[in-house]
Amino acid sequence: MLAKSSTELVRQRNSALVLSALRRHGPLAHTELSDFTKLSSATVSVITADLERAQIIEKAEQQAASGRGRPRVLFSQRRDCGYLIVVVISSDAVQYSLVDYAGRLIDRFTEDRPQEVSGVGSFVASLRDALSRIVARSQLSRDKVLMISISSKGLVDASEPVLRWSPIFGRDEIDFAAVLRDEWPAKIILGNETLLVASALGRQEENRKGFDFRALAALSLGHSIGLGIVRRDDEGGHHISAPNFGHMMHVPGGGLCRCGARGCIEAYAGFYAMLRTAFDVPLDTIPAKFVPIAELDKIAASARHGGRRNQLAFRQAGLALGNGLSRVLSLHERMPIVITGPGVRYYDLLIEGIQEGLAESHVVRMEGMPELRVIVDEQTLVFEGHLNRALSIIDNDVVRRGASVVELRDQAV
Amino acid sequence: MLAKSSTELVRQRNSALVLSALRRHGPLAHTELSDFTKLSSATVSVITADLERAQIIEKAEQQAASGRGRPRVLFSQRRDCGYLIVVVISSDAVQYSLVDYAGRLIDRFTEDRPQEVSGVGSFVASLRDALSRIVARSQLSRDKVLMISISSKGLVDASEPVLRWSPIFGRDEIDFAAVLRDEWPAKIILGNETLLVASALGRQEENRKGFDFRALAALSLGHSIGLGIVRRDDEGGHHISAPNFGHMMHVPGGGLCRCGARGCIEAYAGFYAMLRTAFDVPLDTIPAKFVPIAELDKIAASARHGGRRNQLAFRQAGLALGNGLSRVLSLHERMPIVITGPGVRYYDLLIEGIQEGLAESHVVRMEGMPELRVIVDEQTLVFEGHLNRALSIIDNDVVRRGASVVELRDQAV
DNA sequence: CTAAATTTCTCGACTGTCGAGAAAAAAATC
DNA sequence: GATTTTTTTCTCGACAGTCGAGAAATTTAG
Repeated sequence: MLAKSSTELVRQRNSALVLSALRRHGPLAHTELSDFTKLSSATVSVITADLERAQIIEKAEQQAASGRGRPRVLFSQRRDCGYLIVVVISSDAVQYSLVDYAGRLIDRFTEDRPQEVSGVGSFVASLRDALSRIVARSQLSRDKVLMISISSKGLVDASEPVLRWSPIFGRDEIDFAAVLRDEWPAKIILGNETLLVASALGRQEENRKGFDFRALAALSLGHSIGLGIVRRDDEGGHHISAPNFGHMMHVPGGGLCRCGARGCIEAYAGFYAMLRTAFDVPLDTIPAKFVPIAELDKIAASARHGGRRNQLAFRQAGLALGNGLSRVLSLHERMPIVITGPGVRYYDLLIEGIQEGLAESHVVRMEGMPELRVIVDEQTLVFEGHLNRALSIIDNDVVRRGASVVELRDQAV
Repeated sequence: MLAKSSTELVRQRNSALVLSALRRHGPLAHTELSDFTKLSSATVSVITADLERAQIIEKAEQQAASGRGRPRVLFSQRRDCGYLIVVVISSDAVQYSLVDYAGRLIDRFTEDRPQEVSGVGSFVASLRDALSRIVARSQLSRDKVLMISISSKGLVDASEPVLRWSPIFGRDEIDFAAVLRDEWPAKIILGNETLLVASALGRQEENRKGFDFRALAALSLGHSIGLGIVRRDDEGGHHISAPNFGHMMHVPGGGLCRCGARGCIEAYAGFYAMLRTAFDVPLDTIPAKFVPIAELDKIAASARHGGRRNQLAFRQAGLALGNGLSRVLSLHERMPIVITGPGVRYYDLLIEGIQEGLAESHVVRMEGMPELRVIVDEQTLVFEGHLNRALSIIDNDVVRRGASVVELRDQAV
């Protein structure tokens, strides 16, 4: 059953609309807000006045008048309205970033994760410590931090910030909400890394191509394989999801995967899997935990000079990816695929297998080969995705807390 | 970018809420409407008055007063507000039903589809003819038909009523909107058959289990294999989709499928495929167009009495289904699977393979075996799904045409 | 016939959006 | 320098929508 609607909800939605226009286009004047949101000038006045009173946005400094007529006054987020901490967990390090409400980076540091003592307990301890440190360095009080946005590779719960499975901690689950609840009033969200990449790409795509954007998949190649899908619904919202692509079954009873199952896509297309094929190690060998990328570079170099066994490694990886992608396309609509992650450096060796793996399927025969694109810089996209997702959730929360606005208004009278 | 909100939209949404409560629970009194929708009594008064004025709902006959106090007056849809034609295309026949706005069946007939002359042209001609006939028999004018809801097996376009591929017409596409536009002012919608089954099951599930329903997959077994997925979003709406499951790749380069590709799930689990395995016919043999179910019954009987080759046919079909389902679960969340269609009569022979095919995968190892349920009566679900989908779209359209309401109000003054 | 119970309807208060026009403020013009 | 033009922002009144409270309607119980 759908929820009822009311005039307050209208205000909430339209306020959120104003904030999202500000996010998308930077500081905007009254008139521009009215243009972007299609709201009437009068409505924009009321909403901006409310938001200003609630200390969420502020009028920017008078800018140099650029034309004639009354000069514009720009609205922008109040940077001190609240803060966001972004935590990017990767296999060898954890990056912590402190960001203000306007999306500007204030502080950042990276902590190496020792390979040996990789228990969940010690990781959580260092997480707690680092989070304390990052607010201390900027002399912020904890309750000014509105959200902690965490990302990792692996399988993330759909509704709660729980890491179900990860290449780093395996089946040792981490419930970040439970871990941080007592120390941090902030909202905790967790996202699969490639999900965030997809989110960032979706935003870019919409800005670029306007309204013909429908859906897009991001495929991240590396030690593990990630997939993120972003789709635009009828009302213009973006739905993002992170399928468990790397561990989708490729060949029943096939090569042993890091996850303990057999025949996963990752067991053919992950870095360790390509190494395994190249060295002709039996497929049921327990996979190496970490593969120095230099190793793979050597294999790639050999393959590029005609080494058959090494070519085969990349070809099999490509086939696994192509077959898997064809299955994804069977279950969704046709969409462009953006390939990223450290593995794109072997794109020239993988592409043939990928295309062959795609070509055999019914969907591709019907609708043609999907558009394949390559983007090298994954890290920037991950961070962008964090900001997209976190700040837009914060905006919605902030707007929902209408009570505080009313409070302030009452005090003013 | 999201659309702006306004007070009219609030009214639209809440009117739709009232109509949907009426759909879900049958005729309701003022108080009950207020309870179900959580709208205040005053609001319900205004909305029902508007809808009554617009001749969309009506006050029912005074019912026998059941308690003391002022007796309730029940609101219900005006049956003559508009009509819906439901067209169910199956491999050997097409069923036409005429339904009024309250969802009551008025007329129904079935036309056999001759197997030999199965061109799109002759099919469209007989469709046109049958549609004309069904309104003529009830002496309805065509513009009272608000919607024609069509279903077929096969691949349906996501946004337009275009049949992209079907087991009946192959790659000969049918654009139902284009075909019927000149003769029918009605809105034309087309849905995959199993999508509608999923929709009906989703509705049932929500009514039964209340709010803990998250998602559900319907799997239809028969000559071809269909899958429908229904998911509840955060706001309580249902999203339904019909993946191209039957033609998802099972084994690269595997058995030849009716669609012309190789290795589709259907090429292992469709009726013709099971027959092929049972008779040990080479996998690249062009599949039989139609398989009399008595043939398969014989094979099943033999399998149940220990016939190894015949057992293998069902086992391989089960494996294909199980592997495919495991891939679906990898790409979505865990959800119960409801199996239906004529193939459920062989469920006892298939289940072992299905479970084995599921068991090997990462998701199932992680989250456990999904709940499997069997429902025999598929036809009823298909029709229910048609009504669900079509009538709720009609409700939304009717409510959106607020202009007419205003018009009528002006005339009344 | 009156009181109690129950449902429906109505009224005033409040919130929200919108269009039009007033007010503000800078550049252009005389 | 005063006036006009242009552009932007603000304000006011009209209108649409929801809500709570209580009045009105209508039946049963006693």
